[in-house]
Amino acid sequence: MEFVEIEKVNQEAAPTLVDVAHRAGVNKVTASIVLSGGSGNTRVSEATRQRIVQAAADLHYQPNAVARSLRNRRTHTIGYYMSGPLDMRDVFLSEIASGLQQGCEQNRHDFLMHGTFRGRYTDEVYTHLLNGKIDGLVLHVENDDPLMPRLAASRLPVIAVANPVPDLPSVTVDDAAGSRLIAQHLAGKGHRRIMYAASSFPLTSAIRRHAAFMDLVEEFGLEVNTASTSEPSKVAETILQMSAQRRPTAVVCWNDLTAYRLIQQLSVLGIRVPGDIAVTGFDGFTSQVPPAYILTTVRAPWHEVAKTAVDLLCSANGKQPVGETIFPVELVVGETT
Amino acid sequence: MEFVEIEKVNQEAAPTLVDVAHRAGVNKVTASIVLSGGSGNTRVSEATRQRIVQAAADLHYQPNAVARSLRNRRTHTIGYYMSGPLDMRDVFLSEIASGLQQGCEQNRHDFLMHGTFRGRYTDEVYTHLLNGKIDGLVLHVENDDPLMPRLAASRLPVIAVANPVPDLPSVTVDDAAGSRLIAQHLAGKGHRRIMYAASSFPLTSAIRRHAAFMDLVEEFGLEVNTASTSEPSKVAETILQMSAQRRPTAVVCWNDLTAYRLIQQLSVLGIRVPGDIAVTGFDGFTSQVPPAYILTTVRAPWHEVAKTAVDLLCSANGKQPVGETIFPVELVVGETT
DNA sequence: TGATTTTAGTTAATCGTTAGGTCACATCAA
DNA sequence: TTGATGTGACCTAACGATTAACTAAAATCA
Repeated sequence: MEFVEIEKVNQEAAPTLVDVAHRAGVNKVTASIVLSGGSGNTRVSEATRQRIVQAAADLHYQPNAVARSLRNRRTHTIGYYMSGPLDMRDVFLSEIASGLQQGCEQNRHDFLMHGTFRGRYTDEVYTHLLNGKIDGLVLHVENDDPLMPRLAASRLPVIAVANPVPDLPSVTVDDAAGSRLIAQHLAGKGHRRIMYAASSFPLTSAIRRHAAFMDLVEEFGLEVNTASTSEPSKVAETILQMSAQRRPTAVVCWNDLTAYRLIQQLSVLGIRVPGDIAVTGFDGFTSQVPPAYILTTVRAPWHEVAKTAVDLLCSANGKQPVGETIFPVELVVGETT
Repeated sequence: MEFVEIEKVNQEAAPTLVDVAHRAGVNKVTASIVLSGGSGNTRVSEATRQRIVQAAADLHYQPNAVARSLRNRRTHTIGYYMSGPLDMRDVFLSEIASGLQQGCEQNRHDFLMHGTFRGRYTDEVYTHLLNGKIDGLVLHVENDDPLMPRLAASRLPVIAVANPVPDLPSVTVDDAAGSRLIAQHLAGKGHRRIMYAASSFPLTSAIRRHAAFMDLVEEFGLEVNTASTSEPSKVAETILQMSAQRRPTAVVCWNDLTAYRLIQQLSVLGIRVPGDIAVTGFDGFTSQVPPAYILTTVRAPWHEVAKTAVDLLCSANGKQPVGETIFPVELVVGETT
């Protein structure tokens, strides 16, 4: 790989306010007032104003955002921190990121994705997040993230998405309602013996889904067996080893990805979906690549959720939104039940 | 939605270097040297050093990245600008974004996604990109972006991904080689009458694919008909209206998304793929949601492409990489040919 | 005519960090 | 004793933009 010195036309340093002011024959403050509509008590005559604007245009002056941020203590940037590996190719992250990005755009903020800080220490991550580069932070974390207590105590406005965090405002979806929709749907289809494939990640939202589902056992006359693992291949094998009488007629997966993978494992083992067993998910992802089948699932508006998180951070404007904002979900009846 | 004043523990302003220095009884410069390993010619005794470190820990001091950036003229942030609607849910953008993000993480930079500036004027966008918030910019643009000449002449190190831009360094894939792979594959399968669904976007990469394909007509004895539109439904209809003798036996689409949509349209019209007609794509996306079929396509390593763009920007370090870095591609034989 | 208001700017300070110069004191060789 | 060298630390001046406070002239009014 070759490199060369940048040979660009305008090699001199970028023009600053001082340069503009000098060219217009005024003080830099006057130029500042004119060019950024400053709120000082400085008045400027029309003639001077025009001279300054002209000078700025001549020099191709660009206000320096960093200097502004230092002075104004606002960066017009929203940060996104996620615990765990951050890979935009993941459907879930794509949904969240798209919402965050659009939220930022509408609020005229930039969107800064912090790295995942793989292998770095809590202190280092904390320092990085609080270094003043962002005006607010969207958190996308699991329950036990060691950073949370410190972030909650920091000056930085923060908001959690997808998974709620104690003592922090958050934007989530109605997990309990989703579980009810699934239970209702399955019961309506005559299912009674059900296996629940719960999440192995420490996620309040996943716990809620499971808890809510278990709460409905009586109401819908279900017999629910929670899988001891969420690993699709293990779940599939467990099912295979069950006797016909004990075998569940439906598996409720805590999310779509688990459901998709489970269905694949089941098909490997010769168990047909929905012929032999029904499977449901939770998330409601759509795909640009044509899907092999439509999963029966609960559609959660993740894009909206993320966008709202940004809206709240931006409109809070130095204050902090409170409590949990919960989005409704809807049932998607697909081909897997 | 409710809002409250932030009631956080540490409500006072963030501690600065001055606070730390004051607590340690030294000058702020001394503190700076100790805490950020500054390269000034200031020497510090071990005792003083420890006092400063202790003071910083006591106050939970965080260096201010904005102030640092202003002083050092480096933000450790890479920007991403894309012309056109930016939606992370798009498979292609996900691939690019994931590569950029990982590249940034490895180079210990932050990743800043500028909005798409929908409806804003060139001047405003230009100003926004050159405001000093980023050390380098990854461009993902179509051929006619009015911003390009100005960016090329600016001081900001830039690099194009996916689609090359004249006079700018870029990271792309071997479009011509991809077309050859497709031509070879189809010819090997006995196809002679082929329709090419070219891109309607002004993209050099798409033009190259098409041109390269046309160059191979003689070598492989093909008879190629380029569709007058890239709109899948129109292409499908055109095919339907052709007589059996003139109808192509294969459609080569300039990218995967076109291929997927075309296949869907064809199936609506009762034309089977690959039974009645073969279809190929270009990109090689994979999907977390189980796909209905595997497309015969050319796999382009978009993730690597994007990551490399960031690597080049970061390692250039004030210099500018030159020329076009071209990644090899490979044929994926799927179920559509 | 003198006092007051309006207009049109300027000066100095600030944000937090850092490069470069300065300065006092100690040590050591000639 | 003197000059050279080293040590420990301080101080000033940026980086670029913004704001509050101040000044000086012109315009208005009593």
